[in-house]
Amino acid sequence: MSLRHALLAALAQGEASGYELAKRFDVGVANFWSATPQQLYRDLERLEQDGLISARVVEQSKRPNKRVFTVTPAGQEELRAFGRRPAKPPAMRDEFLVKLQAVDPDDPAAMIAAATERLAWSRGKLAGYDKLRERMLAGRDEDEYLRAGEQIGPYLTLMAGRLYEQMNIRWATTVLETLTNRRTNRSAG
Amino acid sequence: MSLRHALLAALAQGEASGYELAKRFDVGVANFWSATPQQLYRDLERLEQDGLISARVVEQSKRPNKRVFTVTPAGQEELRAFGRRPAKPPAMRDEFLVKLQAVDPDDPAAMIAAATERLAWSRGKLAGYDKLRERMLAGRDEDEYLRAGEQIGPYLTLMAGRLYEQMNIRWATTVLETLTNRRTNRSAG
DNA sequence: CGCACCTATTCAATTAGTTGAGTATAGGGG
DNA sequence: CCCCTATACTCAACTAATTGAATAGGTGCG
Repeated sequence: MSLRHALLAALAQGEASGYELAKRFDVGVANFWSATPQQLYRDLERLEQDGLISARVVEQSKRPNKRVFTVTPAGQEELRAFGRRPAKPPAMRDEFLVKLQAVDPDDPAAMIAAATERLAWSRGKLAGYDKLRERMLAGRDEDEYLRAGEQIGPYLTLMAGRLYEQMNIRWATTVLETLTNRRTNRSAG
Repeated sequence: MSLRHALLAALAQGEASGYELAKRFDVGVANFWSATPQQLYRDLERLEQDGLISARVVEQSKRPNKRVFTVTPAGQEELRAFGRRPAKPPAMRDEFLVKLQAVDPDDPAAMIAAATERLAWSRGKLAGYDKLRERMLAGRDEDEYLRAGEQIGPYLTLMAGRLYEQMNIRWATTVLETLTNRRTNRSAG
């Protein structure tokens, strides 16, 4: 159970409300830890009960009030302790790969559609990451940032996300070509 | 819930027992769908109850008897239907990235250890995939297999796994270099 | 000859995650 | 003025996943 820790890590980058975290989890963090809003609210409450984060109500006139969360010293200690424990191997859940595994080579139409969709999805993700990256780099180049940039953790995880989507784009293109070539060969042969 | 479908897809590659599937899910399929043995046994029972797979007891003299599962025609139809439905976006759970996100640049020792561990893990995974690939290619080259190989679905998913681990190896190396360089600079400055 | 490990599975208990709806306020467009 | 969208949550019901252990015969090793 380390959604708790993913939340602590996200809040370590600056205080946020549940709603804001829900959005962060849909863009940046979503790349390596996915969660629904309901999960976030539930775990935020638990983290507060455990004294790892503290909440503060921010009154807003133009929209509903919100509860903004901050990591407490106890939470920071928990994050450090978490960092020292051995990490579980990464786990993936990718429906598209399950589908592709069982593709019928004689009827690849649905799979070609799915691969096209995946390609578009990855391009969208990458575009989002690229924007974030521009903001972080603020004119510097990557080598320079890696040497002395201030948010090295977030930059390296963003880098992982970018590499992952770049890989996906190249791979999905190969999948698409392979499936269409085979279809052509079949109908021609 | 598509462990059901991951199981159907795995069984579509040939009949297997729960125990054998548990091992497959620890090597090949684990790359895009992870599950514990308990999950497999539970879902195999459900799939059997739903008539999507059928079981056959294989008596063994030198070891405990086992139940070997095969996809039924109804199961094959379900797999095809699944292939036509839109896929959910991929979800990842990577503790290492959570840790790295919150790394303290002044105390990167634990993270350097974790990155080293990850690097070793990815190299191990890749070596396993490479062996599987050699067996599938059986002397042919990749282009040839993509054009006419018999198990195109499994090859393309294996390819995804290999690309993923190759990416991880390169990225983890950068992470390692970045963290150690920064440490050196700090202690030297 | 005894102990650890491998095959093959099952049981029980708990925690995590998903789905779908419901509540309330505010701003903008037609 | 009404509807749609966005903010900011909450509740309830359910399904999936994890953890830890139990069972039971067979093999290999010193």
